[in-house]
Amino acid sequence: MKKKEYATKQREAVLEYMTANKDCHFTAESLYEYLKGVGSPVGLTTVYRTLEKLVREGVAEKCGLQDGMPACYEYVCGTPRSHIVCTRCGKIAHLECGQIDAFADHISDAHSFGLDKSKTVFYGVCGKCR
Amino acid sequence: MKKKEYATKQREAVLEYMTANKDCHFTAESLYEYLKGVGSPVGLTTVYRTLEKLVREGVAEKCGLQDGMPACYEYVCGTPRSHIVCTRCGKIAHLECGQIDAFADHISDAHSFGLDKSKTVFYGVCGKCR
DNA sequence: TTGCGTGCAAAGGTTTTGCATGGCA
DNA sequence: TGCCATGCAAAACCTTTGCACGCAA
Repeated sequence: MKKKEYATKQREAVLEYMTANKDCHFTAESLYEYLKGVGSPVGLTTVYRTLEKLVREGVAEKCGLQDGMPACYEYVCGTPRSHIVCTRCGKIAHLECGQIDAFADHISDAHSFGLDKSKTVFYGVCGKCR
Repeated sequence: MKKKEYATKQREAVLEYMTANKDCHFTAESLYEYLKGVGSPVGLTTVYRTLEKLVREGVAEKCGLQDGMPACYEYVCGTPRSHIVCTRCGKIAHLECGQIDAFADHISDAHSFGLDKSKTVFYGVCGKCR
């Protein structure tokens, strides 16, 4: 049977931030700092554990790991989107592209590999940087 | 002016392994263990520093970072190739695909983003796992 | 009251850095 | 001899875990 679950201040604070910043990417650390700043401090451990749980629940998504950088999280809204990250300035953005589905289909058919669009990260150089 | 550079046993040992295993992915740790095993031990720090230098020189490539996993390296031979990694079994493979260039061109034209094929990692589920 | 959630401190794993020593040219 | 390379130990860094306490239901 499913485990009981409590609604706590901390979880609310995390969810509130995420729903208010739907298209933003953030790290556990930055969320921790933010919550401390607005007077709703949540322990870093709890931030990690809450985000982990939200990922399991499908509410949040862990993504866009740049080399040595900390993991990024974001609120899940709508259909899964791939990320593009600029290797020069580090910016992370969503890739909204119709072509990607066709490409995914090709990968699936010709290379028997089921692409996970939301986990896939495209690296390159963004418009500003080149 | 360019810095002087020495040819050392350690660098040779690393290069020898890499050229003998051109299509393999390996971690700093596994290379360290391998070299110890074949009687050419190289300190882990040196392995990291040598690989870092080889990456700067364009001889090696750092790639396919799975979440909490250590970084993978591989010998660079020929044209840059993207990697596909199976999120279920963790296997890393090269993606040899003609379509990818067309896709990269589209990303460049329509989204003004210069895709770096060799850095990009496609996540998904491999043929065996699904 | 029950037991999940929290938060501190400590440990974990990977990678980097400091520093004295070693070895190539 | 000059000075880059090495390797040990220690630090840095992000993340997870242990454990006692707090708090929602």
